[in-house]
Amino acid sequence: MTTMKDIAKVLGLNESTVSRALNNHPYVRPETREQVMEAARRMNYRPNTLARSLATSRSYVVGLVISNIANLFFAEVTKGIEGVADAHGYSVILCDTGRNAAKELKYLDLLARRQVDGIIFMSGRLPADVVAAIKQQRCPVVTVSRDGTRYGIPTVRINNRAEAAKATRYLINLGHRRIGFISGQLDDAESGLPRLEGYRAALEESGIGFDPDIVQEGDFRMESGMRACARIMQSPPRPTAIFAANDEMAIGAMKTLSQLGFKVPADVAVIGFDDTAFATVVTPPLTTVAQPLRMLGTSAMEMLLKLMAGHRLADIETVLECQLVVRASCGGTGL
Amino acid sequence: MTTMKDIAKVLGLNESTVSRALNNHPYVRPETREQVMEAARRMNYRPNTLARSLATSRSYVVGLVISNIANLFFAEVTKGIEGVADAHGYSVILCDTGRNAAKELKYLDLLARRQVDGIIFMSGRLPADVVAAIKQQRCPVVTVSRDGTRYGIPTVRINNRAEAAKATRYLINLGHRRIGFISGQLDDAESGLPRLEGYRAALEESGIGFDPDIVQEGDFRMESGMRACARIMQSPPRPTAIFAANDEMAIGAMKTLSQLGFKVPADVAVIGFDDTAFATVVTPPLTTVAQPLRMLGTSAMEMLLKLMAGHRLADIETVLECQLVVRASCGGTGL
DNA sequence: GCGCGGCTTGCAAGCGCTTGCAGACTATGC
DNA sequence: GCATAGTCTGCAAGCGCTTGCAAGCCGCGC
Repeated sequence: MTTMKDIAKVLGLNESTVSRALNNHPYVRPETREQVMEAARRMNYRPNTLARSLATSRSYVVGLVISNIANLFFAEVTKGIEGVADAHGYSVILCDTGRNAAKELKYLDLLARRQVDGIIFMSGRLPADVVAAIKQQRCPVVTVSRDGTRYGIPTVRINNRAEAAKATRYLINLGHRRIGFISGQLDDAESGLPRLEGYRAALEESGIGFDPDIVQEGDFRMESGMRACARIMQSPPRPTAIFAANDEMAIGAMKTLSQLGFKVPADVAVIGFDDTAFATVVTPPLTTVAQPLRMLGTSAMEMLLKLMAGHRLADIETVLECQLVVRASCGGTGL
Repeated sequence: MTTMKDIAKVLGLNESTVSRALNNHPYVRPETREQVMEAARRMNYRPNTLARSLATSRSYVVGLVISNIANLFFAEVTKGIEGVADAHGYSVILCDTGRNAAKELKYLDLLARRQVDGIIFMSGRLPADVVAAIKQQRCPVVTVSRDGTRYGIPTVRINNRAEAAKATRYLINLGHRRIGFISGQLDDAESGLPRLEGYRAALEESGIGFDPDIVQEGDFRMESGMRACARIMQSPPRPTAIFAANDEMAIGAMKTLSQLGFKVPADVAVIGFDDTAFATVVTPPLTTVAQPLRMLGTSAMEMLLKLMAGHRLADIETVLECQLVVRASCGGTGL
């Protein structure tokens, strides 16, 4: 490998001059710079980022701590992050935790050793020890779709409560009065519980009673949606619509409905949440509230860039709007 | 940040002794080691990986160059890679190319600057300039699901031709004689063309003629599967089965079939390829040849580990078996 | 003709860690 | 009691790059 020293030697210059030429420092004679550039090209020089980082204490690496990269939801967000990171000269180290708090801690430590300039954290429920580990990092950390804000950690998220209410209102406007709800885990304070609250709030604002028989707890996976739907459908009067707290459970519900002989949307309307790629694949295509997944990633990375640049954030929290994507699973288009 | 020098100073030792104690070098007096360990703990010492890497010229980082992380196929493989990488102390830098050759080159260069110890390459079609860039890397590179072998690049892959024949034979054994085929891009020498060849070979070994009217080229995306299926179904005699070169196109075909009023599998059987999460989500669940996605990743990383350790590979190519996963989209279970 | 300020370059120290070499010290065997 | 072979530790150089400081150079204005 050719180093700056090699170039310097060849040109009879000092290493520091070569460095300045390469980093277009102002005070370098144009001809000198050209010589250096030319030699670098000719000798196939590649700066050693490690050495540079050691000297400058900037690594231009960020860590991404994530629950599960094989999950479409996280994968989309990751795509957004990687895109803007790269556009700004940052590389991203991928840390897949499997939602395991011990691994989260381990990765946080690892990233610190690797001298990353920033961390995007999108895994698990932020237990106390993880929060502590995050706060004592010497580099900025931003969480996405977590309730980091309550611990003073910059966060980008959506308003789960409001968006769930939006979806529920859509069904109500379509004329539905008896609407089943399949929730996520209710001990999940970020997206599990708030979506239920939004559902409930929308019902109440329309004077529709809340019937616990037709809200069932799931775990965000398809099978749980199937089971929940089965339970919901056996609570007369029969619901005419089902709102599931994510797409996979909505799809599970659709499966169960079809097994029970119900047509979607003719007999019962189904609406999901997230708008991952699953929504378009299923038949009928799923109406769902679309999380701006990609943008969740880009916003988080942009936030992190600001922090790494030493700026204070105008607002510690960025809340992104979702959009209701109307496909076929609820029939009409409503208002 | 506390450094080795700090620890050394506190204990009245030399930095080098501290280093040896921390790296459990044999010749360190047990009490000394214990002192050092204790001080390190107390002072909250975290080794600076950058500095270590610079000194040892081992970064314990690998680069992953990938077409699109938001694609389930790649995301699964990535999960496999990250898992074994982490288990062996390696971190992975994620490089999403969007199948853009210029970006592939850019990332290859970037990774070299970052002094990665190895690269897993899983993007694009390996044009000449990319191959050249790969070969002149100073670190080992392995490709996955690419025809790197022809350029002497270690590769892990499946036997697309044989697996496609397997799927076709399954349909034949089910009694189908007129089987439509939706291919990927035929200029894709890795998975596009070979799957068509396998289809054709299986037909011919059963004495079934190859009818170009019922093989249509798609692009591995759902919409192309829909269009291709429409064309296929209007070539009498009407096919009783359709084999799509991946799951997304198979799902597209199922959509079209249902629009045309055909029942799957009663009227026409559908089989896919890959077994991404889509296959289970769709109704009826898709019978498909399951690529060992996770294992593609783990094998690739294991191969890379061997290479990075300086071992010669027994075989430059690892070929993994697929498994036919029978769900409902082809009806019966066949032989 | 002299001083001053702005360019341009070199010198050297430093980022935090590793490692070959050598010296000191200990235990062992004869 | 001494040589020898191990143990243990320190010294110093080095990984490849950056950067503050100083020195040399130039042209300019007075």
